[in-house]
Amino acid sequence: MPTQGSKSETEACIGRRSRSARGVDLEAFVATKEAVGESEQVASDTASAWDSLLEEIAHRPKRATERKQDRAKRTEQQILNAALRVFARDGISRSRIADIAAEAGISTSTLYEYYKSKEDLAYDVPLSHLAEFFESYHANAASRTSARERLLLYLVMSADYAREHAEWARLLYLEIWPSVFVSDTELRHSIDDFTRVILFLVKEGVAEGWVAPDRNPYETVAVLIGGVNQLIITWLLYRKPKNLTRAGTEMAERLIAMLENEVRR
Amino acid sequence: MPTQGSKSETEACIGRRSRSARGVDLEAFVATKEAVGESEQVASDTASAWDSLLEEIAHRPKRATERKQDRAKRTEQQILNAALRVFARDGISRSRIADIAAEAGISTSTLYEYYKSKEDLAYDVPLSHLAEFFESYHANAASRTSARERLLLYLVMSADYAREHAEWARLLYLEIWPSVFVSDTELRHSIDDFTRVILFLVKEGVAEGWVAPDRNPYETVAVLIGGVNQLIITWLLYRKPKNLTRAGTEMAERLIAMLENEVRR
DNA sequence: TATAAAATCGACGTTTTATCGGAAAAATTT
DNA sequence: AAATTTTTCCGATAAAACGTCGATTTTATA
Repeated sequence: MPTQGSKSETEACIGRRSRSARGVDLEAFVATKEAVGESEQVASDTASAWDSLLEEIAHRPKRATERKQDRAKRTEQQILNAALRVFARDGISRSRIADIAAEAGISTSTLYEYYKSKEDLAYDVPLSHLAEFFESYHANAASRTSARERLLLYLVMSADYAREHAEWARLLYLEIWPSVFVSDTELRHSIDDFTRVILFLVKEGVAEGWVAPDRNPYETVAVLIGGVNQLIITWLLYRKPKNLTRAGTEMAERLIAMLENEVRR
Repeated sequence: MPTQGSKSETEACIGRRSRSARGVDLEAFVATKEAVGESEQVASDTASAWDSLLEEIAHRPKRATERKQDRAKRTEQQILNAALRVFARDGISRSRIADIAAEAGISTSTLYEYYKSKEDLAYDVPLSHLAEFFESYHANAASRTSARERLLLYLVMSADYAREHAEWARLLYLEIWPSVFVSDTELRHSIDDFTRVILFLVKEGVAEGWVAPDRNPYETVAVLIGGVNQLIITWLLYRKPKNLTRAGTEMAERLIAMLENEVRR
């Protein structure tokens, strides 16, 4: 969010190339499934594809640099906790590095030992929670067999996780989500993952027959994510609806019902 | 986006009170309509309510301070144009006041004569375009008589306006929209207006019989705005779908069809 | 416990934001 | 149209936040 002047525009295209090709992976990924044909072979292929997708997402490396001492690991955690509190309280742009350092009980220069800029820090803060969400979802989704159930759970859990971690959600949904995409950060890939899961399940939904096959799956994803995110954002801002868990469930069920309505006509 | 330290939290509640009561206005507004009953009386009441809503929105005052000299009005416009370019190019947080001033052909201190901070400036930049959108919509909506047609046009025009003014849209959708709500700015009220129009039309849709009356209208609004915004954001980031106008039309028609499907079952 | 590596911090330089007093330009009055 | 007032503009400079560096302390480990 801060600093240096004339990067921009190009930036979205620069960065670690090894990850830039991810979008393509997904294409190939899904194409494979579709090429197989109908029948039961699909079911097992699909199942393993689903598992490996979640596997990959859950095991996404957190950070490149790993701290050697226990003390340092504690410090890193303290910085992240402090940053979350301060960012959520003051907003990223109004937050000062000095405040975060003080909140973490360290000096400003020590903080710079861990993060090279405020922007860098801001993009790292939401990561651990996002990883936790995926893990939590992975565990809960194990019992669900159909894509419909999995998608429903995913949307419901998204809203509920935001309710449980309001500071984090505020930071992610109100400050970072849209703008993070312009730069090629680790966080961006995690958010891309978030979308990929839904896209996967939508395409599965077509195979299962409850999503209209003639609709653009990306458009469908936009409807699903858009609706749920809008609900979360409204709650974060106004604490309305009061019961986000119930509203999230209602929204998720409604959206899925809407998709089903498109088929049976 | 920049500056001062320990405001926050409370800020959302502070500010010019004269406008803080707007949400309530809308409630009263719609309640009046509903209290009237069925029949044809409704139609004319509704029509005037619709007109006065658009009227009010279009005539929202732009700024409190009005420049006295022509030269100064030109300068103000140059600042806004420069700010839009620089913000869209570098992102708000990376943009420097000095750059914007230089781009506008004035000194830094002169810029501060017009805007007391970068944040202040950032919140003012999107306003004029938003006003233009409302005006444009007002003109185009005149020929539409049903709420269904009006809503369709509204959603379609939203996407298309973003396409036509990509720099502005990038600033608004990717940098400001979510986070603007935490503070009580003029821009916030304009964005609230944006939502109010949709809420109004949804409630009209119930009266017209093509929106399910048992669904929470706020939830319906979230679905509509969420879907369209998500589409716009994706386009701003990736320029996909390539043809935003067509995709916007498709999305709008689909969303409305989805609402209609909820009724006829 | 000696040694190297890792982590911390205070002091300091840089960049960006913001202010202030007066000069220049435009509007107004006489 | 000259004098006066108001508005606009800018250079100099203060204030604040960002970021760096070398010296010092702490930790791991041999």
